[in-house]
Amino acid sequence: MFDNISKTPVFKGLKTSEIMQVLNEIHYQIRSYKPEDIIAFSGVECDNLFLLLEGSIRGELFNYNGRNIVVSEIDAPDTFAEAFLFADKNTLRINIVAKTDAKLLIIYKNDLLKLLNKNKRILDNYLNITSNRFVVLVEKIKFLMIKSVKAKLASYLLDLEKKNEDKASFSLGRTHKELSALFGITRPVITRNILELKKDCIIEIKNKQIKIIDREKLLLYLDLVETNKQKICKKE
Amino acid sequence: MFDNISKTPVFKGLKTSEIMQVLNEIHYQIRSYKPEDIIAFSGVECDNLFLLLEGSIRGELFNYNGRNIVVSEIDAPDTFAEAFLFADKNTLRINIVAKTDAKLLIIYKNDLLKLLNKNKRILDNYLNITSNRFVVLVEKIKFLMIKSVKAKLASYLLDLEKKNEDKASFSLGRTHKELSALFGITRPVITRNILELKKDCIIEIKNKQIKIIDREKLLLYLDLVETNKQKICKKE
DNA sequence: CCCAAAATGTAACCAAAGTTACATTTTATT
DNA sequence: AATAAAATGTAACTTTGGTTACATTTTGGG
Repeated sequence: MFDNISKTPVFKGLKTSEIMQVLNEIHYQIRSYKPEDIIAFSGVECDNLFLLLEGSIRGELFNYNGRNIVVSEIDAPDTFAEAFLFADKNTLRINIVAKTDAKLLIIYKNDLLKLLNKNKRILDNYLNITSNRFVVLVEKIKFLMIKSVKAKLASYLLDLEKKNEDKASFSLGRTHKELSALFGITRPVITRNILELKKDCIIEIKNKQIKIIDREKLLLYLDLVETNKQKICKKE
Repeated sequence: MFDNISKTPVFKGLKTSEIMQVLNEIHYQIRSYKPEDIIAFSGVECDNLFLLLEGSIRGELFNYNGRNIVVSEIDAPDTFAEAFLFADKNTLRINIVAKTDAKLLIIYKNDLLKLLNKNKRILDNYLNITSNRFVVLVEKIKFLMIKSVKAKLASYLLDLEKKNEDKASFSLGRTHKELSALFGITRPVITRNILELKKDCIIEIKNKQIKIIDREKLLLYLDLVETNKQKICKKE
């Protein structure tokens, strides 16, 4: 167990012995969950830091249409709920759902505070983690600000391509349905737009493997910032 | 000057003498800006905490259409750039623009780290601030996830009404153009939808003062979560 | 009070996404 | 290998927002 804890970003760089010593001075508990168990409900106050020791979880936000958008997915070993723990309104904004069997170590925030005050390394780690989470959210916002489905797909596909730059082609990684949840739109619209990209010879799909043919056109969906600079300054 | 610093959330609860002492041990600088000066550019690495001592600033994000969305507006005395300072990729994601004459105190992040390690109160404050910023972003995401303009207006108007619950009616607070930037849509669409709300007797506008007539209908734009629960679980 | 600039109102037309419903293909499962 | 379930493809039709262009009203300086 302490092995997984030490792999957690909060305790990065600490020796197992140090972690044991540090945990000895505070309260914590361990809990287990089954797949699709709801670990924490949106709207409920959250005073704990969660260390995911085993398994994986996802956070999902329900938009006003009742459509759920998957906000984040986290695999062990990692932490969650850290970024808003010390907020004035520290209510959880998303449902936390176990994707697989999951084991959590739970630290109460006042105990965490003790650790942060006492251990420079843990503070360093913690600031790094929360900052990173913030950056992820900003990226999320940037993604949400993309209006057209084609542009969203462009962003998504170019990302995927980068992650698979060693391979000649890559898998979508998600079903159309999952993508539609991620994009916050309906499934047929995803299918329709992917097929249009294919028809326009911007991408190629063979055996569920995708290859970007016309990167330029894909970038064009996103790059309007560069090409239409005048738009930025356009009056009204 | 130290007066304003002590009003800043990072130094909340510290005496002026303490602040002076604390600042004595680190490096910092003071800079002044004119209205519309760009204080910091999106894309540039940011290793400083900014304390806004005088004036007000806004952060704006350019979406891929070259349309700018105002992400946050901050008035003195307050801080900004604190939430992602310690991220792995600590590049600024937004342009910081001075709205008015502005005076800033700038602390380098390593110096800030010293303060956080040394002073429990400052650490407490800092965690609180960054967590709050995170929560604001989550709210922003929730807002961005609202698809229809009417629903966005509903959310905005209900918010405004709550802030003015003492009054019988309230002002929009922003021009249609400003609202369109906030919503990330075009101006005529704002106007059109506001007028439709008026035509449908959901709101009343007299002398630029708005009154919500039919709160139910307004809630309906948002409340589908409750009324259409089946939608959430709807297959495909 | 006058005037220019800003804000607001309006309309016609276009483009894109939502909705629904069903067909076809792929994939797990027994 | 058979079959059910999930995923994908497709199409017709509706709704909503984007675009453009212009008219009208309001506002703030001089």
